[in-house]
Amino acid sequence: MMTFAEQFDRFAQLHLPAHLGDDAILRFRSLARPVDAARDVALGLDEGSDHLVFVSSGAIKLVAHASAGRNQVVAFHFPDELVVVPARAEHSYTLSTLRKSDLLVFDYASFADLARGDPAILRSLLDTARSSLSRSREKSLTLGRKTATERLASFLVGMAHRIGVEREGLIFIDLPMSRRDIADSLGLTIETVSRQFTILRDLGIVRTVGKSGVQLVDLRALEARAGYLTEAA
Amino acid sequence: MMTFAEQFDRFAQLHLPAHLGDDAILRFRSLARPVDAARDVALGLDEGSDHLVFVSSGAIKLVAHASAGRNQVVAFHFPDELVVVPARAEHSYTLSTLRKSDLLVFDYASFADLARGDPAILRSLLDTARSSLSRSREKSLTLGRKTATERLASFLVGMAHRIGVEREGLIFIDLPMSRRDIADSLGLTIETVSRQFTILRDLGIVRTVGKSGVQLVDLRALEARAGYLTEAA
DNA sequence: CCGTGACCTTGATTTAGGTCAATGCCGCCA
DNA sequence: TGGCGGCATTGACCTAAATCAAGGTCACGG
Repeated sequence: MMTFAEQFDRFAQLHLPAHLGDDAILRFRSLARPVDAARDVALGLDEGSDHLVFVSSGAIKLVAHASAGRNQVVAFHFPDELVVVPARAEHSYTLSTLRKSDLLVFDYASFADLARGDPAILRSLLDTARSSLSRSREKSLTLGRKTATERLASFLVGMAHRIGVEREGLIFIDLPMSRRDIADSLGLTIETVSRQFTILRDLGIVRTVGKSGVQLVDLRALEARAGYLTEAA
Repeated sequence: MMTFAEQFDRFAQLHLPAHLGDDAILRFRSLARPVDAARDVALGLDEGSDHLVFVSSGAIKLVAHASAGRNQVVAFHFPDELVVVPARAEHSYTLSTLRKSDLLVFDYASFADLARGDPAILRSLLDTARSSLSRSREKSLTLGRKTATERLASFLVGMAHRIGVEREGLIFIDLPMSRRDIADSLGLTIETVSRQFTILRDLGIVRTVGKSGVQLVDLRALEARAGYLTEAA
């Protein structure tokens, strides 16, 4: 568990410009609501407005909800990342922790209002939005046009980049999310995700360690199965 | 066909702040490359960098490409809208016209560089990115968790909001995209899209007029079939 | 106004992934 | 350190949508 000061300092260092005056910093600080949540907790955000959430520690998922209890994980986020959580529209969105997490929650409108005259902060928000947009578009391609194997392969390659660590020359990933979360992110069922893990394991491309550990034995082979475009158009 | 001056004025009015000095306006103007393209033309953008495209007239699609010739329409855009076109990454993106269109193309980096000190322009870019992000997230839910009928219903409701016109109390949509484009947007095949149109027509919810016209006879019923969340969580 | 080709619709059949149903295993806590 | 509960895996079967295969029709050019 991090202190509020530690969390806010980290946030300010990454997402606020260095030159910002003390009074301005204090105004942002007073907007930040620290949330220290256990594993698998849904944040109770006001659904009537947008929020901005900074992940100090842990890992979270942003989930969109359709009728009949169907959920789609729209994004996973990891430490040092900033997430825009939309207000309820035709569908509603919830943010939940995957592990014990420290978060800073801002009301988007208030934050944007404070930032409205500061180009550096706006650029930082724009970068955040653009990288979320990129990932979301990649996800559209995955959900709309890829097979189950390709989805899992793409997912693992993406996670390798974001939270993978090198160990004895191989990439190791400690997945913070359950099979259900992976399924809800890839538009599949948990059974299908499990079967795809088995296939990749039997091919010798990955090795699983307990429920959450994955060793990427052959990253090239995994990428080849991810359905990426290989040649120039 | 619009003149460059008409196009740029419209762009400036919608996406640049009113107070901008003449010299600054001229700098943006010199970045704008006008493209007057016929129907069904893929813009030849440099895949090595991001672009910003303003739609002056017509309609366009942003398409992501996977291996084996599979395409996913990531977004449709209509007049007065600004689109961020990403550089090639794991997948490549192309922008194509759906009808004869007038467009203004900017190199993203150059544009952002000119805008870097101006909060009003940055806010406008941020708004553009946020609304694309919202639509992209909604699309993830559609692609990941909805049935074919729900996908088409969601699509038609969305198009009704964006390009529908009221006529004799009913909403009429003149769809600029083909069944193939709709299929590529919804992660379905053209046959399935066609069958879903037939179902909605047989139910008396929509009426089709030629190949591109759609009358929404019963918007409520259409929304009810779109899989939207109906109750509070 | 008519012909033609592209696009759309409809039907028959196949299949990837979903659903249903056990069984197995990890990891947490006593 | 052993038992228990929730998560993951595996297997049998089913179904929504894909694929394969004709037709039909719209809209544009002559």
